[in-house]
Amino acid sequence: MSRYNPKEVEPKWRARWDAAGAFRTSNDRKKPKYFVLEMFPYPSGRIHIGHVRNYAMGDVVARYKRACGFSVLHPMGWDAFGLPAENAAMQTGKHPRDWTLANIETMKEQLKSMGLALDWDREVATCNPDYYRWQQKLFLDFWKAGFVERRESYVNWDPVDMTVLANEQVIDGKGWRSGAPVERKKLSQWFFKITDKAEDLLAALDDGRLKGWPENVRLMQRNWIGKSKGLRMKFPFADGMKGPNGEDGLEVYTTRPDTLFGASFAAVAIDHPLAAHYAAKDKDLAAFIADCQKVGTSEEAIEKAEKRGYKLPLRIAHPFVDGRAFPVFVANFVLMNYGTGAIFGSAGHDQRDLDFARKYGLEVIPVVLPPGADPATFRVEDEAYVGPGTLFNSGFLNGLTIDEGIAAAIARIEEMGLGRGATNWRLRDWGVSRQRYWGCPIPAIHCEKCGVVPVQEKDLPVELPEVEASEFAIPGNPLTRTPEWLNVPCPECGGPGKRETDTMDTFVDSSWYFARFATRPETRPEGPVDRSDAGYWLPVDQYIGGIEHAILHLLYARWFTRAMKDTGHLSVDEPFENLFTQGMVTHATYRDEKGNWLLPEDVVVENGAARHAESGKPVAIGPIEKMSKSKKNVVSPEGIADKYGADAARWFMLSDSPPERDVEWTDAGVAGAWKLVQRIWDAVEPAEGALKRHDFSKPPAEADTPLRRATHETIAGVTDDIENFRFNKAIARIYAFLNVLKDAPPARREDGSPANGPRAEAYAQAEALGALVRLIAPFIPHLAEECWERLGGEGFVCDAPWPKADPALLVRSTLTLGVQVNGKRRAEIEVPASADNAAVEKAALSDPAVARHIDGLTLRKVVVVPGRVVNIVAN
RNA sequence: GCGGACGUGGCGGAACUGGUAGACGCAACGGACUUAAAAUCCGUCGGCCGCAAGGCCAUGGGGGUUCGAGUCCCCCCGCCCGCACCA
Repeated sequence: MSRYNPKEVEPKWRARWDAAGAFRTSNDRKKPKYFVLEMFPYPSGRIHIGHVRNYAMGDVVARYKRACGFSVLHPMGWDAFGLPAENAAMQTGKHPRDWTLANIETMKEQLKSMGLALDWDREVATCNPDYYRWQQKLFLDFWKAGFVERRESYVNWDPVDMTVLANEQVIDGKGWRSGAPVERKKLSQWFFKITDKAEDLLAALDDGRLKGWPENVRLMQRNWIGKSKGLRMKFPFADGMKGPNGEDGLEVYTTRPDTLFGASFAAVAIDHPLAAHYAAKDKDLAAFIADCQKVGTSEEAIEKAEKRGYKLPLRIAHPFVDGRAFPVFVANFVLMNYGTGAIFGSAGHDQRDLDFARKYGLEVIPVVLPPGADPATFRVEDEAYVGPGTLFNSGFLNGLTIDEGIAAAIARIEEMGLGRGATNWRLRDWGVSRQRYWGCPIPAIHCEKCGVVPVQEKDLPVELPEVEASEFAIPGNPLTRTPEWLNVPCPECGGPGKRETDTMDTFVDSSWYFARFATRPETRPEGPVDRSDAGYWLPVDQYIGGIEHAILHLLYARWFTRAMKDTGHLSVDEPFENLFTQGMVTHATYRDEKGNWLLPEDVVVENGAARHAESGKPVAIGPIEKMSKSKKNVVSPEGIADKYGADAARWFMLSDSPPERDVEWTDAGVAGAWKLVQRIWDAVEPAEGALKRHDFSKPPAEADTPLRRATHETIAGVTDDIENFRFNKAIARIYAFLNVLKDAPPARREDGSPANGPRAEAYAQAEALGALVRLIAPFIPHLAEECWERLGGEGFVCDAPWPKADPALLVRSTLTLGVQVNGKRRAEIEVPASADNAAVEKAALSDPAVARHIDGLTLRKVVVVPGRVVNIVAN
């Protein structure tokens, strides 16, 4: 027997596939179509093992669907704009474009070495002007359609470097380079008005349009969109006071108007107009606000910050209780962009309100009584009561449930003319402005006379100007320092204008790339997409990517698709018919004595202790985490492929862990996968030409053998597992089948009687091997091709039809059932599959072990679960 | 803090709508082959008691529903992901 050598075999088959154009998607629209797409990678430098997992999964689906007779589109591209390229420019002095393009080249080679069935002809890179010019066209169309708006919004501001920071560049509230505490700064920025479509984005989650999405992702999106019904109402100012612009009260939004009688304070956001008004006269308040501004813009940072407030010299009156009035605070936990930027606090029934009330010595008035509690003794101590109950201490609301109370309170407020029931969204409009060079330029020009005007379509693309690589070491956006690019005539009046220097969020780039893939490059139209091609291929039938994209990317792409439909580019409103979110690849983290992160390849682990491979110095083993460059817990697939081949790496990434769960990378795992590869080759090698010696449409007469049963059960099982994204189980099934194949005795019937001549035996073996090779082909395609050729299969195995299970061989004649006595398993019985419940019960009761356990007891009940188990209840 | 997942042998995991817990793989151990090693093959492999037959315990912890719970419900603990300028 010969050793299987992936180093020779794998490149050989890749070259043959290439030469035959095996994976170039045809424009043949007679076959049913199937568009399978994995989230395209950011070209960070090298492929890591997480990519291998993602793309191996997509490849299994693509190759499987192809075998099932679909015309499959399986393309690849690059999410090529973004911050890391500018960071690299700072560190290495390389231009972001050069760095990115070099990375793409490297990673493309690496991806190719995995043997993915990709149509590389359709490759796109978002940093290519060919791509982003059409994104600029879409931007202009959206602008015309009223989907785009400019408004003020906050950014993280580094006061030392005088530059805008991404959330990622804010570490513990400080600028990553300067170390200075980050401040918030208001800038005029571009927004996509995604909230205008909030209703439909939400509705589609539940009306069946996204039934191919995992429930948890739909739930997360539902919560993110966050539709709430509540009350927008005005609290009149007490003591005859007026607001800064003469208002007579404070407008708040609440989802719990039922708790109005428990109100003991109100609070406004630090950027609320009222706060600004008083801060103008009150230095301490101004200082308080400035202090609160020294926290990042991320919701997490705001929510985690200690709850703090500043009392305004202003009180508001309770709408229902004459003479009751309470204070108004400026508070850091109130968000300006939710509701009205002002709340009332009902401390008994909201934890944040309660914490705040305790801190500032405010009254806590419980108004919801838990079921069964005594109103005389019920107290709220450290924990707000947010459960169901009936209202008390609440005047006209007393005795009502929460829902009744909400309705009654809204009705009364509306009657009094103080407010109206209102729907509020948590979802905010999408701020797409980034004050950075390496992104798609926003096609707008600022003119002193005409204001902000769109670039004319004939002038697209607005290409990024050449700038020196050294520019990136200087804080701020290089685009603002490039006068020859910056200064252009106004397209409307011809007077002096300046280009918009903001570029687009890279999420814009990834919101429509799937549509760009629909057309072959040589027939791409003068436009973002070809309607006919997109109409044929979209929606994506199967989208696969990380769970970390569950909200932002997937929501933005859903909105973008709708916006493209509205502007006449597409005819669907949901881009992704089926979604699969795969888990991440994790690895232990390592740090040396000085706390520096170490690569796994530089660390030796023995008996649970780690040391540096070269110096031998001790290494601390940290928690198992998502692989990330910053913590260096990354594994390069190249070393793996070098040692074991791409097939083994693919096999390991798909075996063991369920695809939706995180998987920890281990060296032992790949070695095991490599053993499997060799095992399959060993089984196939001696059977040279076996497929040529049989007519598989005509099984021999005595055809019911254990091996044939196993073959057909495996075909049925693996098919079902692939359809349901249970690759780990498909693989376990293949192992089990190999065990049967290895031990396959001269073929016998199920009852053990020798039934077959050598011809039938050979038939069963050949059939088993032929099925095996086609079943493994989606997982380990190189080995499968080599085996297929060896067995004498026709053409490429990647073009061979998927094997079909013979239903007659899937039926069992006897069943093995467990027998329980009082829920504990005591025996096992074998019964004919046709036995009825009475016969099964009789067989169970007559089993000696069962008889022993029920001896002396009175039989109460016998539960027979057909095909499963018998439970005898006796005492 | 808010939202979403997850927790089963030494390890990754399997167990279909509540029905025989531990499939399959890895590691480990014992043996065969070999001058030796690698590779390969055969066997053992949740814990405890027992010569055995068999019994008891066991799915993060505690309670509940049920003839029957890894699976459903309540409480608690732990870990991971996302939180709008990372992609």
